[in-house]
Amino acid sequence: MELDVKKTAIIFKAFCDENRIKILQLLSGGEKCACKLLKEMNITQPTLSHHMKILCDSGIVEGRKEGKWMHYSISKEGTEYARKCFDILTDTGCAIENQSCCE
Amino acid sequence: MELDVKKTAIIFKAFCDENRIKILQLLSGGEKCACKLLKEMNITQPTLSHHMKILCDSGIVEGRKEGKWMHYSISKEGTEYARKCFDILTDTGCAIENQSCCE
DNA sequence: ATAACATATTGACATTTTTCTATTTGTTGC
DNA sequence: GCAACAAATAGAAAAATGTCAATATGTTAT
Repeated sequence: MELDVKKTAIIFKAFCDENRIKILQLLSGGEKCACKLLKEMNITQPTLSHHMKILCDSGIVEGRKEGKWMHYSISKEGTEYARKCFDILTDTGCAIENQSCCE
Repeated sequence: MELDVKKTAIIFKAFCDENRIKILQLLSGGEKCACKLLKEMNITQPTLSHHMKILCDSGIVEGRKEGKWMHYSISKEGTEYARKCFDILTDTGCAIENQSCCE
């Protein structure tokens, strides 16, 4: 796979803010409604909405609207794609090539 | 494993900037000297130094000093730890629990 | 239609991050 | 010691991000 640098940066923005990490923890294990997330987080409603947008833009989280409620969950597709990006970026290479020199 | 939220945010900062992603791409497949990275990136030397610090702080990259040169490479230990954090945060849970309700 | 509620958007402000130039530190070879 | 080079640090400016209060939008029940 060819890595899309811009897209990759957007994906991993999901994981580089403490509040978003807490939200992902709350979502791990199952779907949750925004109002429930709000109760468990120490932030205002617009701030939660802002973070949920970043999480959805990353593809890691997906939203499902049901009446006036928004239900969020971890996206399997999104996380699979993110994992591929992670794998590409953390390839440690083969040992024989693992030497650089600046003679 | 219990997730360290602060540490996790620091780890994934490595992946959420376009220049750092390019650096990781350059490092994938083997160790490289800072001066080589500098030639291939379109940034100044202090900016590269700044990004290398963030990458090393994340644990994803490790540096090795040899004379006046710094050699950087992807850290196997660091990436293994990061992968564990990623796995925890992208657990989609079991299907039976995957429903939330706000009655 | 209107009231009540859940969520999104707007706009402002503070903080953090990115980037640069200039300088400093550390290393090598003369 | 001194010149040359590699990398780190300091400090400043610009850009991006996180946060909130206020407001708007959309949905449900009366």
